[in-house]
Amino acid sequence: MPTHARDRLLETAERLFYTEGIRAVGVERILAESGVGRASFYRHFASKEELVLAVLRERDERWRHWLEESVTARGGEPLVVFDALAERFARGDFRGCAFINTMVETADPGSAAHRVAAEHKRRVTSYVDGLLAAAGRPDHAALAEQFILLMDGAIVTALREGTAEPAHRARSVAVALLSSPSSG
Amino acid sequence: MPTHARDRLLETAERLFYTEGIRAVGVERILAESGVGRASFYRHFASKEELVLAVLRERDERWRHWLEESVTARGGEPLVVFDALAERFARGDFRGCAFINTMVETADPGSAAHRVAAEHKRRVTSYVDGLLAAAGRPDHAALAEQFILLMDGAIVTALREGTAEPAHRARSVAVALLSSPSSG
DNA sequence: CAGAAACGGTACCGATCGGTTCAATATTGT
DNA sequence: ACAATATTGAACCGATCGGTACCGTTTCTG
Repeated sequence: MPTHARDRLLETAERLFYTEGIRAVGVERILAESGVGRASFYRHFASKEELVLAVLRERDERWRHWLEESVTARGGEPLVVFDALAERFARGDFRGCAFINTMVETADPGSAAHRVAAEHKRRVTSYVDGLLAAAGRPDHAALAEQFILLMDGAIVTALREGTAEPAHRARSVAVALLSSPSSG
Repeated sequence: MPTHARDRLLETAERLFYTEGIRAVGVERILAESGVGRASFYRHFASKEELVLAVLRERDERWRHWLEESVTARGGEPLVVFDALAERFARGDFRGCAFINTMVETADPGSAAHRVAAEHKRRVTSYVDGLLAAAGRPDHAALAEQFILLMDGAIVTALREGTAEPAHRARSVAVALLSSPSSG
């Protein structure tokens, strides 16, 4: 457990927001589970909204770092992103994509949370684009957007079915996509 | 505007739940916008949760009916489901899939709302499976699940990007999938 | 060791949550 | 026309929401 109150707040909030949803978790709950006093909370974050943004920004960094590590460890071929997803889906605490969930919970497309979530996807797309370019695909830009669509489809499907199988399903589609004449 | 209080409640709740989220819309709001009295509400629905379930069940029926009509009007080939989606995405009030959104908002996978949402996807999958079978695909079952994954991916992508383009993106992936040797 | 900074706990704020109850009114079927 | 039914509106309930102010204590730092 981190020593500083701010770190404990971020850690507790990230866990609760992800597993139960942002709206579903009140400040009271975060204080109780983190052991941080009410005054300390508002000394570190101007509002719950600010905490939400801090959590999302940190998760964006960590998630992309995890993906890059996982892909590299698997050899760096574009298709292994789906193997990385499968590993993620198999975790007991898997609850979908925190950024998709945020966009769903935050109806307003102009809100800061929505923008952070959109920015996250842009960065992941950029990374996958790099993988496809490194693999020698001349159509890497278009393929990257299709890969992200497949990844997001796999994520929401895994959330619904509760298994890791959608990752393999998406991977098989990606294989067909990569071997398709119109994309080679 | 429907005459009966129950119909007005369902209509108002469906609109508000879809555009702003289930948790974000209180009973107060639904009463104000529907013009229904508080007592009448609880005479027709035992709780807000019951209203949510009724709304989801009705939307399930209506959405699948719309899809079937739209696909039939386009000739009935499996690929036209993505053209139907594109039409949906272009509507100004598009806010993703109400059932995906419900699963995201309702963390508990055992909740009634979660089960209704899962059942909806099962029915849509079954319909798409029928389209693929009618098109003479021997691998229609596996293809249907991949189609649904593509559709869900397109939906969340359209929610993020705010355009109808993801429908075309998913369709191009489906084209590659259908022409792939491993699936023919 | 002393002063400053950070801290946890509590009482409190107005607003809203989902839900109950009761009275007055409108609509309906016979 | 009359009685039964369905309706709206408002008062009220305990609980919780996000947020503020204050107090006494711990912890770090010079």
